[in-house]
Amino acid sequence: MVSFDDFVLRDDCPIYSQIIRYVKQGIAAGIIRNQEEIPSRRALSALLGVNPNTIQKAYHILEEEGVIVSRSGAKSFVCANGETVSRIRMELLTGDTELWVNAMKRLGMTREDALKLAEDVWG
Amino acid sequence: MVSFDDFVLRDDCPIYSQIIRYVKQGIAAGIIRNQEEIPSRRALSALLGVNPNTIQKAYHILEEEGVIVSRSGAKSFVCANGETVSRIRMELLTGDTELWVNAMKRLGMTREDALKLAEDVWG
Amino acid sequence: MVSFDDFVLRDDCPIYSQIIRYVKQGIAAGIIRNQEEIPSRRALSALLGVNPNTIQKAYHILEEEGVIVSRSGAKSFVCANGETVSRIRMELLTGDTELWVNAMKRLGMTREDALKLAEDVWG
Amino acid sequence: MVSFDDFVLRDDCPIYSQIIRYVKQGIAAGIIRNQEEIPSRRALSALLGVNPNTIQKAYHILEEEGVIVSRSGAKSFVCANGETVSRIRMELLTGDTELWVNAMKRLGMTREDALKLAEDVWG
DNA sequence: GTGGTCTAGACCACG
DNA sequence: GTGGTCTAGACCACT
Repeated sequence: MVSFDDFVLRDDCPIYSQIIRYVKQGIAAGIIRNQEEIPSRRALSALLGVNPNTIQKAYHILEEEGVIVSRSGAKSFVCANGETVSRIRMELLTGDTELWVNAMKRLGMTREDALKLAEDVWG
Repeated sequence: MVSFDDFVLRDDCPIYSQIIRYVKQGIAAGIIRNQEEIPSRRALSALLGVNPNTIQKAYHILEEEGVIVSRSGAKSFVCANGETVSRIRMELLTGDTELWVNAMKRLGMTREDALKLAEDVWG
Repeated sequence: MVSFDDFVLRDDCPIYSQIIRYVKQGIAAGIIRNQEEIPSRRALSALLGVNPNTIQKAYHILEEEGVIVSRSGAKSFVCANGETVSRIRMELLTGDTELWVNAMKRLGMTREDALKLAEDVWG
Repeated sequence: MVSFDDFVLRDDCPIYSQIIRYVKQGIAAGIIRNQEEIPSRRALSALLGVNPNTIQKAYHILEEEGVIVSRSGAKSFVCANGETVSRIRMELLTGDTELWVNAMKRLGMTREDALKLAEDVWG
């Protein structure tokens, strides 16, 4: 069963989008494996404190992207082949890093200072 | 006059929220200085291709947060003393970096691989 | 035993609601007589290709409305005296006809054209 | 401006579906003409006492069916060519009449009695 | 129990 | 003002 233990809800982006991202990260990292069951709408809704419909929307988009499969009345499962996993991983790695690099540049940081800061934060 | 040259609309966060963030980054970096004029609603609207109302909303929130002030006419000025600038800068630096570090960890990256990736992306 | 031969799922109303309506029509027409047994949930479920829970819901509402009674075991019986049958029949006749007449009027049909069309459709 | 004067909300079918139907009837009857403006989401919402989102859903489906056009920030207009109007009219005429005829048959009415009843109800 | 849909209210971006 | 989207709660149908 896919776990949402270290999921944290942030403010400014849509909730369903954050859930999609979290699931994709897990799949890309191999934490979430193929054919693994994901929490039901109600279960995750209760866990995260958001409306079941928001979960439903996230799952629906993940299904359209070919990452999970859902059947009415049955549980939902992760269904992502190796190619999809690689693509997602690459998208997330470069996308996130570009975002951070651009933010650091905009803040006037040198590459060295930024990398040093990242090292410190990593712990 | 403050420049918005390298501003791009990226993620699915609200546009006004991205503008607020961009202005704060500029202030935190010292690119936008105290008492400096920021573009009028209409000018920035044309530059970013965004509706003037959306710019207006961003400026209004910045004003409520005490980061800018609107004087006579449509002109607005940055109003942030050294302490405020430092606080904003620290919030943005640690916030953004934590976001990136957490994403990399979640993706199963080692610290070394992540830093190497960042170096590559930095260019 | 009551027959559900010519029942078809048509519109976008809830299925249980269509079943209720169908049963009432049968009673109103005298096809389904008082004290007559109606199909078990499971039998009707198989016949209509509808989930037993949905049949159950329809029967439950019919029972609350005093149109059927469930006795020992899973058997249910029609329980409608002459007065009730007359009332239901009148409601359905006028209700359905008003719906159709209003639709025809809204579509700009004359009374003669509408009746002619109905004759043709009747076959 | 398209009027919703004689619109009545019924119970068992989805509200958005009833609105779609009403608009289509008006177009099919020529009451609602091409290029005519339809009430805004908020206006119709207030008039019918339903949520703006429900109106939105109805309008969205009508747009997908090529019956109206909407543009963000601007008003919405009917946009149905002659062929579309003819198709809609035919669908509604036969569909509604078949529904009524089947209901009458199920209620054990003869063709003559049913037509007589319809004449009476027509007034 | 499961997923899917309908209705609702508030917010976002645009003209 | 306009239409579009996000979140929410209740209900429907199915395993």
